[in-house]
Amino acid sequence: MESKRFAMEEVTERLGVTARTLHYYEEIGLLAGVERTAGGHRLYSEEIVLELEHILRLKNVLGCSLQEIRSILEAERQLTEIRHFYQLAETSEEGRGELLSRASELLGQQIRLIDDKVRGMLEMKERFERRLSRVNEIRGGGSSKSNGE
Amino acid sequence: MESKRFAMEEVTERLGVTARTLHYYEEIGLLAGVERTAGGHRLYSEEIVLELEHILRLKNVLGCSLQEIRSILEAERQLTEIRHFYQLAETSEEGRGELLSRASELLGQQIRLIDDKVRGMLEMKERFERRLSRVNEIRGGGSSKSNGE
DNA sequence: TTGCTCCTCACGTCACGTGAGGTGGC
DNA sequence: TTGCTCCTCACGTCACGTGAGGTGGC
Repeated sequence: MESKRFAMEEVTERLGVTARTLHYYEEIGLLAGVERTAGGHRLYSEEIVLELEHILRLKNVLGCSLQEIRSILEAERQLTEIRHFYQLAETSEEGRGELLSRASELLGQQIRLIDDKVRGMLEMKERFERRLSRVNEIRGGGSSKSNGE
Repeated sequence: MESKRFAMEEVTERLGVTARTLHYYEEIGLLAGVERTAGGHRLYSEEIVLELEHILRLKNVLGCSLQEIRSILEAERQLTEIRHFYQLAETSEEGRGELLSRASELLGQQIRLIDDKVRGMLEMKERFERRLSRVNEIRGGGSSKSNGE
């Protein structure tokens, strides 16, 4: 059963990007498997749209470069291959252990990276909050200009 | 009293950027007031280094473009002007109120922006954590088909 | 004087933006 | 057939990277 395909505008509106971005991701080989109509118009499957959402989260939320995203996707494809091998039981016990520990290390790295970014953001937030409360002190407690510091 | 000035290498090492970055920020007018030796080498004051740290936090932590940073710095300069006017009492009560409410609105905007970014990051973190715990389940509870060692 | 830092061009790169000119599709 | 979407070049832009070739400064 063929599932639904989406035209360019449906995808760009859902994802909040321009057509040029999708063209570019295909151009550099970040995105593969995009179908076409007989006339050459692109058709996106639901899976590709989901992959695009993942790519855009990595870019916008974590600030990854497209090169970094390329290797993350590569690693994730290896992980799904691992699951495949694991289920087929074609790998030795030691091989499985190694693959799984590599998987969990990769995920751990991503999580630590996010923790660091969040930490940095919360520090900046505190900076701004301190400044805000200084401003609000002046506004609310309208005691004249002799404000020590 | 002249305070200490820093040469290029001291600044780039402290901030973790290249000389080209500092050249570029001057080139586009983001950074002003950089002094020179008689021979043309740049000298950075402590205040300018602090401003650079601020600029780099906005860029790296919040992901602001240099244009956005330019207007944030502009707004912040207005805030310090506000404090100046406020202390000189050269502004009417209503004028002061307006300036201060603009200041607190600007700061509130920055804080909400950070909150949104943090929220997005924590969502991604949960995504990765769910995947990690799935991997660790397989590793730890060596389930199903192959028996225990 | 030597060695290292720093200078100014100036072209290259990454991730798209922005038309131009032409065709697809309901 | 009309109008709008979509296509492929191809040049522009932002924020630097990266030499080349030359000079400053302890």
